[in-house]
Amino acid sequence: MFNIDGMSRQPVYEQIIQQLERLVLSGVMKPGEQIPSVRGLSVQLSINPNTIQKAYSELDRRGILCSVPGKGCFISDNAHILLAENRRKDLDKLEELARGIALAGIEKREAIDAVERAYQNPHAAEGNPGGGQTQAIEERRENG
Amino acid sequence: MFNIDGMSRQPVYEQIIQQLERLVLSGVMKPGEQIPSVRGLSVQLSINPNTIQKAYSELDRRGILCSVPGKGCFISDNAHILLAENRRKDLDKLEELARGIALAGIEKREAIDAVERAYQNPHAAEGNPGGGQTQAIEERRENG
DNA sequence: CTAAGTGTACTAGATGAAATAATACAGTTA
DNA sequence: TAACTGTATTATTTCATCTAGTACACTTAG
Repeated sequence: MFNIDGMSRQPVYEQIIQQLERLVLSGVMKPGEQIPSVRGLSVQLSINPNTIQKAYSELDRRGILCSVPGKGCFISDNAHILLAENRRKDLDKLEELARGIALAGIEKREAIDAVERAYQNPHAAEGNPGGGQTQAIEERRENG
Repeated sequence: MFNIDGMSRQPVYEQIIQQLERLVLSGVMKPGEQIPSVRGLSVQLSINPNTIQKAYSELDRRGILCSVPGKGCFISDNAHILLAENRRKDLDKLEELARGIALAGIEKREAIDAVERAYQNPHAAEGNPGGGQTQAIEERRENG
């Protein structure tokens, strides 16, 4: 379910947040569904419980999760809506990234094609070349 | 020339690298041209010389710069080519980013439009030193 | 030659984020 | 009661970044 890269520059707790968000957006996890317990996931991933909780509490703060002491953590009802709204900011990042690509002299067609592929295969993830012309994805070290 | 954000999560030396790359790609800095000295830039930006040198030595290692002891640092002849080749990897980042946008239910048209805007106005960044069509700088990129 | 500039190298220290470790407390449930 | 759950706290470690200070070798203008 989770794929943590301890060598990544991106903090572990952020990787958990990001992957959990992706699971919600992709519909794998649905509202009301219970997510792995803090301790359970810490054992499964061989990660300190505090790190898991840091991710969970942050998601709870954002309203994505609903933490219930004694019971567990559950996907919030409006999790998908909240995440979708935030993703709109990624359009700016997309434009900025595309500017660098444009400056490098890469054909616009190639950038457009990348977007087309993304919309054709939205569910393809890092370790999961889901169906596509996606080329070898090597390193994701650089998050900038 | 440079615009450093000390509060950004992105290390200062990386910001320098990134902005210098951008200056080369946009044609503001040309091959053979001398860049600010380590000490000079450190004073101008109120940054420790070691930090500047860390950025320069990394760019030298990549072949973007050519450091000449006693003289200065100069833009390498094939700097633009090297950078352009590397930018090709950004196509993968673009696709990954677009996948998240797709999952959020944002119309493909909006993503395509963002790319179109980028190609229409490649020179539009934090610094924008008189390179191309100078336009309103409202883009305030969210660290990275 | 001198002086001021250049890149480079080195050690040392400060700082902050991230992760670990070890407890502890309170609520839920079989 | 026992085993789970989330939550909180403190201390410690680790690491990257940045700063500070010094030093050396080179180039160039005077």
